[in-house]
Formats: sequence, structure tokens, C-alpha cells
Amino acid sequence: MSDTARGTSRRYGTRPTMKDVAARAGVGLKTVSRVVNGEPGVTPDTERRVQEAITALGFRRNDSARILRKGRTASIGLVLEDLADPFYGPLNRAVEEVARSHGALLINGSSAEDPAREQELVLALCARRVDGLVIIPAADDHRYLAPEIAAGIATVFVDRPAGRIDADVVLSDSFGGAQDAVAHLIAHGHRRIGFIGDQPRIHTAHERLRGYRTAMAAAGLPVDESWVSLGPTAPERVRSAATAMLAGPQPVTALFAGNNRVTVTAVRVLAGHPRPVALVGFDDFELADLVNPAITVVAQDAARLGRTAAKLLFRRLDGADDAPRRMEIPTRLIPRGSGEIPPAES
Amino acid sequence: MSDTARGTSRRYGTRPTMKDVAARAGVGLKTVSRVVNGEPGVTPDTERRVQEAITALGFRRNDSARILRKGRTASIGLVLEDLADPFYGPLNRAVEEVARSHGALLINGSSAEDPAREQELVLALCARRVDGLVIIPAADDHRYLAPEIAAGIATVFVDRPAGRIDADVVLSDSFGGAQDAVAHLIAHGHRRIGFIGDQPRIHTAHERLRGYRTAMAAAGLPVDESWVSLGPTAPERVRSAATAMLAGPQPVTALFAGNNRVTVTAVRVLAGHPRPVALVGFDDFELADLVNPAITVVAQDAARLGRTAAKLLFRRLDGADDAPRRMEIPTRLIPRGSGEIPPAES
DNA sequence: CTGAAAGCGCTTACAG
DNA sequence: CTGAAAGCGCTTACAG
Repeated sequence: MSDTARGTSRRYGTRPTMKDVAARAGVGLKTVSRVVNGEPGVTPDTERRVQEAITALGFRRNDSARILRKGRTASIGLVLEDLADPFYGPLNRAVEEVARSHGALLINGSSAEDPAREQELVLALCARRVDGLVIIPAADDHRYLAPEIAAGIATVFVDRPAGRIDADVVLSDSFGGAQDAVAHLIAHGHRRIGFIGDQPRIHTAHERLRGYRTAMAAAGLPVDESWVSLGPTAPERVRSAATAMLAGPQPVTALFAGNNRVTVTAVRVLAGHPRPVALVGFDDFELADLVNPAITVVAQDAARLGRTAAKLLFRRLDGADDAPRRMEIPTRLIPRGSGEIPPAES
Repeated sequence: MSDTARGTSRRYGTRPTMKDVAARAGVGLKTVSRVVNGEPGVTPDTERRVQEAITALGFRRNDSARILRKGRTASIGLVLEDLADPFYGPLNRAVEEVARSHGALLINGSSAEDPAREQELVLALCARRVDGLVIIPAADDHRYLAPEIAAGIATVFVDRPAGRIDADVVLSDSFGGAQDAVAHLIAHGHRRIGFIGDQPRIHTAHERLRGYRTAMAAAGLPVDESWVSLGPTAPERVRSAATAMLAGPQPVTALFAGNNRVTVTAVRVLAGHPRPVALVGFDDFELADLVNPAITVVAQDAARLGRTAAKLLFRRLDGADDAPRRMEIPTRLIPRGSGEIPPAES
């Protein structure tokens, strides 16, 4: 490789090292290290000479080398489903803030809800020797992580529990939140309530369905299986599920949407529906109060979910080695209008 | 440090190394390296013995050591304003996808719109020797980066140009998009149009204001300075700015909102306003078509912004060393209703 | 207060 | 096909 035409070499290794600084300042390597790291025991005059050499050469400590020697990388990994999903934004930010307060950097990645991709990403992070991992799992078998955890990589799962290993997990109260949502609709007079949720292999979808059934049963209401639809949250699938529930002689008079993607499509379907239909969605979203009627939701505290998980992670890194914990973050029902619509006369 | 009660040591350095694998397999270090990296020239039998040792010991290559020796870290940094802002989600994801396709990991951080924090974060990433940086700048002076760029850290700015250094940048066409928005309102009969934007030191805010003024001038319309308000996008500030413009004997009949945070607050203000007021917002958002009236916007392609920047970054890493480029991504006006409301009679 | 030597866990360059 | 030696750029442990 040769230097470029513009004179700025892209070659790595072209940078000055502590050795170069030491030579220029006429001191030993260890003295440079002391100055760079602000360690005591350096004469003001020596320090000044070293600082001058650092500035003159444009030296910046290579943390890759430091990391290798020190053991800790001061970085953590966050694996979530999709960096573009607004639900994960506040969670991502909260994890970042906690990492930052501990002097750690955040390496980020999307699993795209693909177990193989999750594993590939997680193991790449382990190879980088991140100190810890926060994982929103896509896979349902995490035995591949057991050796890494045993080797010291702290791991906290968020939003869904780990599969087939015992690990820390921070969850929203999906079961309780779903119960609240459905009980709310029942309290407003509904007896035929539809549930459209995510794929049943996803823990939260399963829990929300369980909350739905429990609330219906608690009110002595039967559940017609045509009122329940679990599957991918792609708009076409949700649209046809909703349309089917709203058709026929005994249509549902209310819908409970299992997450924000479902809610959005449900709003679109209901906007074109002749009769008013009540709607409660799981997950809040920014403009829920601007739509007409405003959307009643079960809000999760995504930032708190992230903050709690990250704090637990750093507690582990500080040596806490009690048994894996399961923490639940409460949800909150926010009535805004759509969930208070009474049943249409049939 | 001692092992924990649960028997899994959190101690680092407890992991097997290639040396351990070599010893167990009864081969040399280099042979292990060959097997781990899939290099040719190893007898099937030798390879099998090494693989067995790897499995038995739970060996995983330490990429920190590899990085130190190889020079490249196979990681890039992305510094943006706020990981929780939905505008950056698709951009973040797009950068990640490009990084992934090049085998690189993504280190992420928020500047919180604070120049000092941006610099701190960027320099931390440089110390980690990321191969490249994608930066949505908060600072307006990036001379601190010049030595790093000269030392080989490829850098591409996005959304706003670098300050006081010559560097690659990928922008949305804020000027053209703003012109389109205001021309659209003028075409629908408006003559008194308000503009509420972000702080003027932010490049995009400045460009959008310029587009507003140019469109007004092109139509021969005067601009009363009480129709223009730039500042923080906090709801209170935007609310009072909008309220002021809508009051008095000669209120504006239309608003152009400079970004999505402004738009959201504007929608709330207009919902409580007695007369209908037209609105066009810069930036699209998910539920813009669910609000009544649906919101007319100038949409940016955030994913394309991110993809373009990341691709340019990797082209630099592959050795492209032509002069820094400025690339502009077009915007698109999406009429949905709010921007087509005619002026209220005064 | 200062510095030479050894080592973190790999890869590179080379020799057999 | 295989491996011993040197080195990436730091920090650690130690001696002066």
C-alpha cells in the first residue's frame, strides 16, 4: 500500500504510539502511560514534555491494545428486533444512558426477528468480548449462550424471557395489561371482543392472549375462536383478520390489538367501517391522542424497561451473583376515547 | 477475586486461548489459528483434533487480540442526536444493514444535540479505532476531527454538513423541500404563511427557512417577520409561537412546520383552533394519514440517507480518495388534506 | 520520580 | 502440512 494522492494515508499503523511519544519526549514508555492515564508520580516538567510530544504527534491512545491488556472492553451489546421500530427507540436510548454513566460504549444490532441472525450477532459480540449483553430475543433456544455466560459475559434479556437457559429477564406485565384492556372493554358493555396479536411463539403475544382469555372468563363470557387471530403483524394479515371478525351476523363490537403495529392497521380498517367499533391497543404511540377518536392504549414504559435491564446488567458486572431474576414492569391503561365506545346495536 | 458461589466465575481471563487449544490438541499455535480461521493446509485429521479441543474447552476467538494485530476493527461508529427519535430509526437501521453486509459491527451513540458530548463520543470511538464514522453533527466546529481523519478514520456526515473542515456529507434537500411546501400552500391560495422551525444554528433549519423565503419571494409575497419563529422544538415554545401567529387581526392562514416535532405540536394547536388553518410539515410520520385532516408533508427518505452515507463510508474504506463529496437526497411532497385547506375568510 | 521487561491473545513472516 | 519467533500497542509487576 502506498500513501494516497491527497497525502493522507488511509493505512492503519501509521499512527503514533506511546513508543513514538516516549522517544520524542526523551522518556520511558511507562512515563507516557502515566501521563496519558493521569496517574500520579510525574514531575510537572516531565509531564509538560510528554504533553508536548503528544500534541506534536497527534497521539491518541489505542484502546484496542488497552482492552487486550486490561481484560474489560468497557462496551456492552444490545440486540433487538429492529433498530427502525419506534418502540425500541426509548429502550435503546435508556440502555445507552446507563452504559454511558458507566463509561461503556454501546454496540447495537437488529436480529430482524430471525433466530439465526440473533445467534450470529450475539456470538460476534461475545468474540469482541463485550462485558455484557442486553438481548430482546428472537430465538427460543439460548443454550448457545450458556458457555459465554459461564465465561463471564453478563446477560440480561428484555421484553421476552430467554429460552432453555436460566437468565435475568426484565418484562412488561403483558398478562396484566391485556387483562386490564379487555376488562375495560367489558366494563363498557362489550361481550364479543376480538383479539389480534403477534405470532404465538412470541412470549408477549402468548401472554397477552392469556390475559384476554382470563379477562373474558372472569366475566363469564365465552370466546368464539373466530374472534382470536395470532400471526405476523404485516398489514395485509391484520387487515383480513379484522375484516373477518367485523363481518357476519355476530360481529365483534370491540377489538383488542396486541401491539402497536396491529393497532395502526386496526385504526385504518375501523376508519372505513360503517359501524363504530371500540378499540384498545397494547403499546402507546406518539399521535394516539390526535386520531379521532383518540386511541385508548395499554402503555408500556419502554425506557424503564431498558433502564432496568441495563442497571441490572451493570450490577452483575459489579459482581452481584445471586440467582437470575425476573422483573416485571407494570403497564398503564390510558383511556382516550376509542376504548370507551359502547357496543353498536346489532 | 474468587469464584462465585454459583460456580461460574465472572473473572475475565478465565477463558481458554488458542494456546490452551493447541496444548490440548497437541499441535502448534499456528495450526489452531489456521483451523479457527478456515485457512487451508491442515490435514483433516489434525483439523478434527483441533475442533475437538475447541469444543471441549468452549474456545471462542478473542477478537480484541485479532483486531490489535490486524489493524482493522471491523466496526464503525454512528453518532446521532437521539437514539429515541423515530426519525433516526430507519437511518440507524440502514447504516446497520450496510455495515453488516461488510462484516462490520455498529457502535451507536447520542450526542443529545450537545457539541461537547458529540466530541467526547466521537473521540472515544476514535480511541477504539473504529474504521469509520457516520456523524449527524451537533457541533458546528469539527476541526477536532481533522487529525483522526488524516490518520485514516473515514468520516461521513449526514443530515447536516461538517463545520470548518472539508468532509463527505449526505443531505436531504431541505431548501428544495421547503420551497415545494410553501409553493404548495401558495398554490392553494395562501398569502400569509407562518414558518416554525428549529434553532437557526442547525443547518437544516436554516435551509428550510431559506426555502420558505425563496418561495414567498418567487410568488411576490411579503414576509412579515412575526410569521417566522425559529427556536427549540419543545412543545411549549412551538405552541406559543403558533398561537401568536394565529392571533391578531391579520393571522396566518397556513403554517409550515420545520420538522416532525414541530408538526405534532402544530396539529394539537390547530385541533383547538376555531378556524381551519392549512398545515404542511417537514418530515413524514407513521400516522400522518390517520389524523383528521390527514397531514400533508414533505417526506425525507431517512433510510436512503443512511444507506447512502454508509455506502460512501465503505467506499472510502476501500480506498476511494477523491475529494470530499456533497450528496443531496430529494424530498417528496405528499398531499393528504391538511395542506390543501383553502385560506379561511378573514 | 522513572523505566526495562514481560505479557494480554492473537496474526504475520518465515523456515522447515 | 506444520510450527517457533516476533510483534500489534498497550498495562502490570517490579526494580532502581
